[in-house]
Amino acid sequence: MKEKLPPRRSSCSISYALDYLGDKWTLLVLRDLLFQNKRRFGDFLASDEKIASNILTQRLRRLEAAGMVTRQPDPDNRRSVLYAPTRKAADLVPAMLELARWSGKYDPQTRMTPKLARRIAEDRDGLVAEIVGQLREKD
Amino acid sequence: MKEKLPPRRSSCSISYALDYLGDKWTLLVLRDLLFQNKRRFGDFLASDEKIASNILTQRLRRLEAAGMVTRQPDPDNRRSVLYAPTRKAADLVPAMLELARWSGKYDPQTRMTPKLARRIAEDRDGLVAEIVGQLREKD
DNA sequence: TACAATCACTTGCAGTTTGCAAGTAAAAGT
DNA sequence: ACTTTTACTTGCAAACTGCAAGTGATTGTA
Repeated sequence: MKEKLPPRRSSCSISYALDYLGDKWTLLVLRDLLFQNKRRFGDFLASDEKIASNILTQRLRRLEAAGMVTRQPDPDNRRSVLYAPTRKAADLVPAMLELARWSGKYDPQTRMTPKLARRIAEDRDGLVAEIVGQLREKD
Repeated sequence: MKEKLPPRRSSCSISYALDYLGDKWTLLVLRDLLFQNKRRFGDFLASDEKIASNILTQRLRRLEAAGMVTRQPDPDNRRSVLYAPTRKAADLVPAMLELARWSGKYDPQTRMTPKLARRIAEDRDGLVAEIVGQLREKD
């Protein structure tokens, strides 16, 4: 089952991003890949938001088709598949940190520490380098 | 018709942002408000992506309920309504610029100039101040 | 060797959301 | 008076989503 890429709605950059990321689940899968280092189907299923398995399958296929995720068999377990973020996915880290900072400011129940919020504001590039450096993303 | 706020899916910051912004249209309405200075229903309808009027109504109501948009009658035209972004909406500018930068890098048909991409990377805070400064947002 | 558990999905189906076309009501223009 | 503009609402079909259950290929266990 091949996932086709979404139709292009306009030539706007924000619109391009939304064509790929504009739903309730895609960015959560990327969060798990980029910030939680999750790699297996079951890992994503276990996240707090409780994504349905059929939706997860579809999102992983779409991300693969979009060049943001790679898929390879687990060398240690033949029934397991390993998903990994590509550079294209890792390049979303700055945008995701800014989204998290925004939530930290407006979510009354946020768990974001003032310390992390300050780090995002004052040393975003250093933080991005730190996070991306631990990824060893595939291309 | 009151729009209710979306249910909270988890305590994650990225998830909080997606609860409000995780669809194909909301961020485009905010783009029009924040970067194109559109203020009237018909302005949003006229954007390139061709949002349907019922969806636009719903999104504006939801943004209002979320405290990101204010609604007031146009003092010069009693049948017209003026929508304006609040501070909460304006604070999304950094995240949106990062999304646009990502698209500029990966969209083969991007219209983003290397000059703007460089400005976002090297003087984001100055650019944000410039954009937000022109807004005179309501709260 | 049998059997249970794990893993990555797939399937069926009901409920929700979306998109298109058309319609409405009030105010403004001619 | 009548046409247009503005901001919507309505009806309905199609698409998307979520839940529960099932599948088939390993892998782990007695």
